[in-house]
Amino acid sequence: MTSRTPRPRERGIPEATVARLPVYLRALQALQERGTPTVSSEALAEAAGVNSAKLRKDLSHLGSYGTRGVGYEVEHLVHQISRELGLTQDWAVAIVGIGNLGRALANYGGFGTRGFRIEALLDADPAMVGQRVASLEVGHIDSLEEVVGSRGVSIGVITTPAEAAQAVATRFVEAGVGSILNFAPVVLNVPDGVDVRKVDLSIELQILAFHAQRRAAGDGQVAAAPGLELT
Amino acid sequence: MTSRTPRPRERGIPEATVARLPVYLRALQALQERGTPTVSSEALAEAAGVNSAKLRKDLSHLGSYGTRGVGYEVEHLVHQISRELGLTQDWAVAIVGIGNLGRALANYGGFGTRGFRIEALLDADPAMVGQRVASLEVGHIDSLEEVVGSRGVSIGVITTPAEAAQAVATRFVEAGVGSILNFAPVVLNVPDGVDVRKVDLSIELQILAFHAQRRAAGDGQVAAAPGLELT
DNA sequence: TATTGTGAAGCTATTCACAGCC
DNA sequence: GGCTGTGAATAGCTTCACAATA
Repeated sequence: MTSRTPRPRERGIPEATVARLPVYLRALQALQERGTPTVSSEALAEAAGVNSAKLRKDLSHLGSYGTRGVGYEVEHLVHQISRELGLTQDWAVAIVGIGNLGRALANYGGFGTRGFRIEALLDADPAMVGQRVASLEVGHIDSLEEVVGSRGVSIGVITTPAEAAQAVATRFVEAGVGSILNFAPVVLNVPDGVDVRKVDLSIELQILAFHAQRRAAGDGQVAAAPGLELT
Repeated sequence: MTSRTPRPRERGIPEATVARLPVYLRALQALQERGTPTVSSEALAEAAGVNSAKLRKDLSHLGSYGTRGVGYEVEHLVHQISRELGLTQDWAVAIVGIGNLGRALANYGGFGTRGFRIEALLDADPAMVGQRVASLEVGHIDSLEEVVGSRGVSIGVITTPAEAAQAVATRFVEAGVGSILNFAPVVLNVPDGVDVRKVDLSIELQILAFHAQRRAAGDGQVAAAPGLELT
């Protein structure tokens, strides 16, 4: 994960907490589906893969929604976290770059059980334009500004090749989009106040490789075969 | 991003630094292609989107590879960072779950300019098995253990539906895979010493929504149209 | 002179441990 | 008695600012 906080923070929830709220929410929704009425910090923490003190401190930033001796009311907490995350409104999303990845995202139905609507798919390739993907017609990138304005897009997703990403980001920003999720392997330059998050496959793999190498070096023997030497 | 450090850290590089090294590496490789021989911390930091003090401290963890008054030799630094990240060897990767996303990853050629080889694509769907994707034949998930063993897979990528992910992770671990990159929206349970990183689209969107809501609330007017109210 | 490498300071996040409350 | 909420302690990360040095 990587983030750029849009402003210093106004009387706010710590960034690290914000990043975990979605995880808690997902665990709570699972409990809700099973009809569980209340949950202890211990049990919820376990489901979310964090320790219970951290969970309690995180939740304390939202307010006092637990009951001592009992735990948290699942339904209520789902609502509070959803509200805090801004999921009680619907955010319009545009995806630019309809290659394999763009298509994968467009088809990915369950965006955290609602909160987001994919409103537009755009691509620069004329051959792509007009095709139907996930029951949307792919538009031409030239219509970006128009689409953002007319459909109230506030979150832009970039799945273009690296070379195109900065230009798309700039156009998004000038069109008024304040939140960008970038899958292209480049550092985007945006003005202050615009929030960019990036998802970068090769970075993740490289971090894994670092730890794997550590492990191999620390062990006496080479545990999980590291593969061919390449000089 | 999210990580689980495999062990406390053995005389090591801070986790936050490790997560940035791939970014520096990418910027350096771009400079290398343009034939730039040296770069200052200021310039490299700019390209990587961090401040220069942080960059210098990060690099200082690898050793003293700069020259005062001059900067860093690009070639040399590329080599040092690659080595530190374990990219001077080749890591065998298996992808399980060949849906839209699995296919997208399989076709994504430039894995950070080498270091990783996709060795196997596996799926549970018999209709999928035998198809060719990115010049590899999709195998059946039942062959996971055999494939991991015979091809020396040490990094497993999970792009299955949420329901299947934990079972796949467990099989990876039992087969000796110590590094897992998880795209499925679940918290994976793995033994200590196994390194899991997750990439989760809806979490990223939810974090963006949180900040977008903040921004909208802070402004007098609603800047970038937030979309429809939903109760 | 220009730029690195790094102690020291400041900030953020995590964990502990227990008082407070149901 | 059981579990939350939270101050205090600790650990980790970032930034400052400047001495060291090619």
